[in-house]
Amino acid sequence: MTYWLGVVVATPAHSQIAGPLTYCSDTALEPGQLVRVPLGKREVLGVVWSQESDNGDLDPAKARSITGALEGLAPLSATWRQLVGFTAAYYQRSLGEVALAALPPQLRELSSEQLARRLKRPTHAGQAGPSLITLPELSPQQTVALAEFASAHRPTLLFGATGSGKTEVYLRCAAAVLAADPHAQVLVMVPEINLTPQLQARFEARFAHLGPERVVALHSGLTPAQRLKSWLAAHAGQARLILGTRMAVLASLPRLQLIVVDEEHDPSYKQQEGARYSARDLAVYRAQLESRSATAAGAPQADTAAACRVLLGSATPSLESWQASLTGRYQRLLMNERIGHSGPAPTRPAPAPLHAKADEKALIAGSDPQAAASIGVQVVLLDMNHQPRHAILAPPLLEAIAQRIARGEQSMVFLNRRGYAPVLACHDCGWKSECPHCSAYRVFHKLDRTLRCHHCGFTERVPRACPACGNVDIAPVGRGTERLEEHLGELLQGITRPDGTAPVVARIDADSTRLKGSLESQLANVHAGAVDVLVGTQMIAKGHDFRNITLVAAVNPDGALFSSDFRAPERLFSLLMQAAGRAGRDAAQSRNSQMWVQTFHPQHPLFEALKKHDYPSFAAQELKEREAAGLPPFGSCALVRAEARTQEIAQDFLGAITAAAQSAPLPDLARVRPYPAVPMTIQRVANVERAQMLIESDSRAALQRFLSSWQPLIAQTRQQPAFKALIRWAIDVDPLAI
DNA sequence: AGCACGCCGACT
DNA sequence: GTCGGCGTGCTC
Repeated sequence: MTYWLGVVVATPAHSQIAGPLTYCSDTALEPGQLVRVPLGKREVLGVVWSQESDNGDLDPAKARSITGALEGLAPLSATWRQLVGFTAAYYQRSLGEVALAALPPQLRELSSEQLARRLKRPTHAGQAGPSLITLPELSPQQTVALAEFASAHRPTLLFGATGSGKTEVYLRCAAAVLAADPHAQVLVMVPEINLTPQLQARFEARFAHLGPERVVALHSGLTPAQRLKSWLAAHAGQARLILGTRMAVLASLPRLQLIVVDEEHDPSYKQQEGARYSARDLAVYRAQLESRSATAAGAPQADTAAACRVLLGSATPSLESWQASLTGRYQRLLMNERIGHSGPAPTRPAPAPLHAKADEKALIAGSDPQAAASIGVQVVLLDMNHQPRHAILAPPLLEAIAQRIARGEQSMVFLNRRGYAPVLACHDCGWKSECPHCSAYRVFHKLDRTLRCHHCGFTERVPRACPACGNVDIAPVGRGTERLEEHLGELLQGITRPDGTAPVVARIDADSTRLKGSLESQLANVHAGAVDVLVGTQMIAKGHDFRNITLVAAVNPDGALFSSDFRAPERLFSLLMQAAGRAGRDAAQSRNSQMWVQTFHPQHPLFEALKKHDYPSFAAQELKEREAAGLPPFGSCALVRAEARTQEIAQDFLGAITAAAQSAPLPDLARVRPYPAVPMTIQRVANVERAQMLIESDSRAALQRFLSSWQPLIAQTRQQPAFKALIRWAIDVDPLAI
């Protein structure tokens, strides 16, 4: 007897093969089974998607036979397949691409025998760890939040200030789910791998009583073998708590009952290549899907099949989630008090500005005790219009840093630009350090005396003289973290620490942490108090608890205020709030902690909201603008990107596919607004010209239908001789930046 | 994406 | 005479 199977394989988006391929097999295989199949001249991993009945329309000559099934692995569940199917359809990618990307890469190379050997490996189950651990006492707000979460049935947004104890809430929610059902699984997602080790240790300690290997990590930093191991444990239901980055949302989790998305606003939840999915959005969708399948499971397990909840947490939620919590689609929980402070936020009189004598014009604002999220850090807006021109650090800020050093406290200075100077220029002929392959300047890195392109990686030694005119007087323009570090070192000469030694300035950014483990060792240095001033990019704003930092400064945040990217203010606000949270983590210190912001626009509403730590008012004003402009979350949008050797071809292609949609005409055309094609912000990268086109709609569903029916037309247009030179194109649904 | 086939330049 | 450059075309 011959069985016909629809099998999905890793076919790229542009290969025209969108759905399952038909293979034959002499054994019946269930959907969800992993199989090896011949594809062209090679053998690849596939997932059985459907059993096809032989209506005579199947061509036995065309269908090849599967090579074999991966025995011993339970089939991937119908819910998982639905999740993959939704992801592929929503983000306009092929089924196979999404399905195979969700599996650990090593599974592709493993033969059936190798896999069998792996599965046989003894699991160190059994001996549970101590179950008696002393739980930290909950704050009143944590207690309320937990009770409200337990009684609700909607997706939940935990709006909790930095230091309000969100992680403890996650731990308790997870514990409740795991205790109620001995098979339940919990997925906890975090934005960056950097943050997983500490969190993993905390979860492992808390759930040691479940036995060893019940808490597993799933992220791209693992070795292929570790990743396979974690995935298999999750798939088998053996792992009870999975801690992972965005990729984990597509893992096979047969008994999933809770998904936690920590720092849900974080941009790194959006995949930026391949299938550009949002792991946060998929988490919400998946929870709904898992609940539906639990209630539909009916028969034998109906009593044990529980719904799946989702908990999103942030101090500065994404405007999408915030809006959903305003309309009631999500439940909102509020935690605005730091743990360790009982009662309302300390109402302290705004301390007399330390530098009032240095500059009367500096704008000082104490934090407002009425604010929704009171984290006790005073925000100081420094009006750069009244500071010496071209000052990197205004004198009052420098003075404040010097005072911290004298008191033995630490400061942290943010600048979102790596390198020494963003551009090197010749004052004589006007030459600038342009990258020959990109429409961007190469950044001057002083340490190794190189000019480096941050887009394509092209690196050259700094020329001795101007390459255009031979003048030796070429100079750095602007400043990066490297230069700021050097500059601070010079400015702080003469200042001494309490022990009489000279202050230490250190820098943490992608350059200083290139070597494995160097981030950890540098952070340890800061914790040990060996560093007085830490200079860095936004890398240091995230997650790390520094107890002795009492001053945080943003050197040059103005760029985001007037950016063409509609999400730039949201990101800036979040970054600054997060940075402010780095100061005064220690309750004893938080009273004299300050966040300094150097700006030419101190009256900007974003900063007004920031100084009151008032996310809700920031969100309200931002949402008003988004609504007026029909932008997300009030409208939906997608980007079509095209890459070609020339800008003209890229733009012509985008124009041609729009014309094709209009002349078809596609059914939902009336409900979408295609904008003209424009060059991307960095127009050329590695000698490839890039263009993009925005498609807006007031209806997510209409945009969806439009994109789906558009796809084949785009592929068809691509085949035209005029577009042979097109390198690639892609659709980004719900893009983060436009 | 892989991995073929396919048709033109510098090498043992 | 071959080895090999990467252009274009297909994979049930």
